[in-house]
Amino acid sequence: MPRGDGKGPPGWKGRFRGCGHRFTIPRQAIIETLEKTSEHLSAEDIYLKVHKQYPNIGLTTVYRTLEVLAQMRLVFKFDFGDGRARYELSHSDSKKDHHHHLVCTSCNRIIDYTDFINEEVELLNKTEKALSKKFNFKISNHLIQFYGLCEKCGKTNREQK
Amino acid sequence: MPRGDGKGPPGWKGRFRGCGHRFTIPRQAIIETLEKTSEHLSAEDIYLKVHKQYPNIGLTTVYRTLEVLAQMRLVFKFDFGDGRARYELSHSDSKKDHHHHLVCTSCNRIIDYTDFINEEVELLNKTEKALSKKFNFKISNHLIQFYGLCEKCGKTNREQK
DNA sequence: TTGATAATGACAACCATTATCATTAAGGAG
DNA sequence: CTCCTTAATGATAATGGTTGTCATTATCAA
Repeated sequence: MPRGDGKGPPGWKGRFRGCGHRFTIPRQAIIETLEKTSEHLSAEDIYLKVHKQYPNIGLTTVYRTLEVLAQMRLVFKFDFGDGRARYELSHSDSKKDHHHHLVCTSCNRIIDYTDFINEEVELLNKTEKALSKKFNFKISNHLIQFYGLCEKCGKTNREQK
Repeated sequence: MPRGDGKGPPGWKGRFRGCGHRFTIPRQAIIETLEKTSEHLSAEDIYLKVHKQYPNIGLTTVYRTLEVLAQMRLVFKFDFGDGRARYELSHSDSKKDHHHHLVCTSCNRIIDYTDFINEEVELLNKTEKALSKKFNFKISNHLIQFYGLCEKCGKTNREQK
């Protein structure tokens, strides 16, 4: 009978151990925070949330854990142009599993969309395969984002600023 | 008989003036640098190149000019994950006009590709239109990037690091 | 239980980018 | 062509997200 990690979906500990990493309280807390949210949290956002329950977990640890998770491809690191990185669990119950982003260049609101995702991914896979061959590139990831003005900002402003 | 700006393709001065900006020597020098290169220059890269011919043009001015150009949508600002922004003229003779990027996550090499661009753009336009309507979003730009290991890094390393 | 060592946390350092402000110069008015 | 308003510049300091350092702690295999 397989067991989980005590908390959260099973397998986290195993994944860490499988990569030669230890599964610690801070790491567990950070993952739980990521699992609970549907937002696009920055390192500091995560730190503040984690800090409420575990006041002695430091910001540095958050950065380091996110780096490890990104390296293990369990989280994605995004740049939405507001000067800080934002992180998302690759697979999360609180998020549609595969989505892309609409970024408002004025207020920095992020909208997740899943429309056309299948078509996009299909084309992406095809492209990926061809590019891999042509450039001898081991492609492991892709990014699609649309930029523009959200409903609210589009009404008030004519241009970006 | 229409005249240009003395240097470079005609219209730069007009474009600046059209947006209420002045067309200065530093701005001209920065644009010329962008026009000449086929690389993906950072602000400092540009500064160093410009600095050779005009030693009194400062880094701050480079940043400010790039901001203005980006705002006028004449340059694109990219984040390839190496901690500094990189800039590309929207339309340049030294670059294929529309291309996307392959980013090596190990050595940070950037490869421009134009393969499948038409199909990608076609799908993107379709998606763009539908998303605009659905989310009341004025989409003005998009970004597609593939991440992975380039030929050289794929040989030496099994993973990112 | 123990021991090797990965992980942590407080703090300092880093560095790309931005703000400040006195000075310069673009370019329209006359 | 000259003057004048004001945008643009450049030197410098400040900002702020992220990373490095290092002594201490805690994980987990043996």
